[in-house]
Amino acid sequence: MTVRVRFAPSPTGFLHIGSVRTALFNWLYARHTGGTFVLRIEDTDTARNTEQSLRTILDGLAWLSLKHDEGPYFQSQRAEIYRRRIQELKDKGLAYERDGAVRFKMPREPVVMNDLIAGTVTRELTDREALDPDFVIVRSDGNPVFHFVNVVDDLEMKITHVIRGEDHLSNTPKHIALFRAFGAEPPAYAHIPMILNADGTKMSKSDPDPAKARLASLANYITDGYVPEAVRNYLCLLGWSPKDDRQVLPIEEVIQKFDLPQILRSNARFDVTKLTWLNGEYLRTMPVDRFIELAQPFGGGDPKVLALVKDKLKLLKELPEKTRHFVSDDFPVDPEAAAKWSGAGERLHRLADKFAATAWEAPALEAALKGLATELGIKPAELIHPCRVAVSGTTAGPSLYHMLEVLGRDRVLARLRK
RNA sequence: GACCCCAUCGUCUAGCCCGGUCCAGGACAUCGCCCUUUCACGGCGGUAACGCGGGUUCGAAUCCCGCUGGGGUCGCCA
Repeated sequence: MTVRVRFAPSPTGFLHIGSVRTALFNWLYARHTGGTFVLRIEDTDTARNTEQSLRTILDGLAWLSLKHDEGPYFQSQRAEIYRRRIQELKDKGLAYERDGAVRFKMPREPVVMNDLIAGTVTRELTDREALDPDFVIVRSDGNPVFHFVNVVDDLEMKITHVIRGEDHLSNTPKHIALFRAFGAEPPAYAHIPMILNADGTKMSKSDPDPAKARLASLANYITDGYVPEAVRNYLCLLGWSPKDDRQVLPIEEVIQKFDLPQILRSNARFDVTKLTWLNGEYLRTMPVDRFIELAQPFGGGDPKVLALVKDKLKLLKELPEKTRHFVSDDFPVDPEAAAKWSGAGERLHRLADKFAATAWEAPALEAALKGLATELGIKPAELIHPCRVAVSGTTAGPSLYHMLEVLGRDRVLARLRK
């Protein structure tokens, strides 16, 4: 049997980070099994801003390099199929109209599910369901509802494994009942646990706390300057483990090792601090060319400057502040650092004079600075630190001599003499 | 209210299926030290967990039950 999985987001205008992980796990399973990854847009109900919303989904998946093999299919274009399937249920006497809506006759017995992750789950009816187990499959306005179209599409698209969030586990009996009503075997199910906020609450784009709301959306990570490989890597580690002690994993290896039964059953909290650490790891170890490519949306810059600051970043959005003094004389100066070295003006003038007669390369600059320190009978550090502050405004940064080299003679001399 | 899922350091997890090798391993975070022209990086070390109560067993993080706690679902939302 060839595996067919799908990611079926609804175009709400943003991509939830939890949905992204669901997409990732589907994609991983497809790649692992040599199966097909189908993209389906569940746009039955809301017709708001579809163009833009679709783009958000497509761009998000592309950003993470999660390519679909088939689709996207649009539920809004499949009305005829749904109509036919509704008729089929009516003909079989398994659906009936009431109050203008079409309702499905749900079996009264408990449904047993064999979930690939949760195991065997027997679901009894809740007290409310016991009162009336049947549920609406077509609204009185004629539009079919999620439970129905979802099942019809999975059936028509011959989906073999439904990998989705655990919030659907309790709904699964409805889906299984519908498959059976169509005389079909339900697909295998794999319900993956939720991703929660650091405080254990649900991640939501509409969280009253704007910080938490931001974390729920993939767009946030793109604009903050996270590396797609790092986000993807981090998401792999949420609910799945390579079972050795490594955190940084090449995606090829994840594909090879990934499988459904090993997915954890418990919810995970999203730790943005660890993601940020991972991001720094990726930034540091990636080739300079890749870094330059990723830096473009964040202002880009001279490749030599970018190479210099590459290893100092955790987030790409820090780029402008880290490179400001390379492109402009208008950069902020750390007042504390400036105060500490306020008496070094004379020394820096001497240094400027020395540099004026020095070949503009890091090793020569280092030799010149150390030579001056010897002449003055002071430690190199007493030149190094004030020099750094004078040319960059801060005590933190790349190797001084390499920074001077990239900064250029004119800039450096002018700043030392100021 | 009913139903379903879950429960190892603050967080992500290894171990649990196939009880003893676990006074529980790794990573992030945190604290200290080292390295160092700064900041990072890196190295070394520290603090820190089997939710609680019963049971089974010679022996339980590992198996069973209960409790508590967390999450989810019961929509003419998806």
